[in-house]
Amino acid sequence: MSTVCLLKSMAKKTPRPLGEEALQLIARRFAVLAEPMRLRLLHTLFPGEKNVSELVEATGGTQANISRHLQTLTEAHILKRRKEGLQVFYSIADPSIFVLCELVCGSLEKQLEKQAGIFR
Amino acid sequence: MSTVCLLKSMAKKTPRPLGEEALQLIARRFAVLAEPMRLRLLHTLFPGEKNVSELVEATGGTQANISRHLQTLTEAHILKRRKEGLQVFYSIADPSIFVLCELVCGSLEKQLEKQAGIFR
DNA sequence: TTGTTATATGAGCATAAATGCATATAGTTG
DNA sequence: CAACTATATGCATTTATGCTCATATAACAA
Repeated sequence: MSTVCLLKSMAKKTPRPLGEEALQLIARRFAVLAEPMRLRLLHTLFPGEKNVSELVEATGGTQANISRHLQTLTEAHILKRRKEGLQVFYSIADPSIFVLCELVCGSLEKQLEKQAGIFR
Repeated sequence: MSTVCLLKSMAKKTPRPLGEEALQLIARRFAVLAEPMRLRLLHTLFPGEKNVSELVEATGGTQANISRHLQTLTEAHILKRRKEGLQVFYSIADPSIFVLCELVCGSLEKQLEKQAGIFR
């Protein structure tokens, strides 16, 4: 498996020094992703851009709440905004999100495969 | 760049359905990583296992606080514990952490390279 | 202008989690 | 057994964040 290879080579690298500011930025990025509703929004946006109403419909959240989450994701530069008339369309701006989610899902699946599978 | 290629292919995949339980698990994993001190601990453990005293020394935190963070990381199966006499050694149990951090750092660097560089 | 629709935001409440302090537990030594 | 060391944990406080309700803004239509 090529992933394992990559992982092992990375494990041997001396880590670069990390300042407090950098740590806070990284932590903030993880925090933005640490919300089920925001993950659901991202998941809904995986196939392509949608406007707010569609996202409210798809996720089952309230309009106010969804709007706030979209703001959070946009400020983190994970989503981008496109206004068209009355509607606002959101789409994924940072493609590393795809890999991040795949990575976490894969890791969790491995962790859970000894137990009952709640992934599909 | 091969990463870009990977990203594009992933972007086209239809996302798998995600239940509420799965979303909460994924969110929880991100939340565990959304703490500067926990990131510093992981960073300190990148080269290899260390005991609690060494980690307290390296991170500058209090013993109580570090112990709690280590517990959080261990419960998330990100770290593993090895007891040897009076001392407890921690090390990274889930190698996907390396890739995860690299990915986030890379994404942030890109985002910040238009501004002042606080990474090194 | 007024009205209507889509989206954003301010205020207050509730919950979760980080921290510090003190103390408990486990392992070791004498 | 008592004394000492390394690590863990209970409790109280503070801070951060999500959620809801109501209202504001912006774009369009008549």
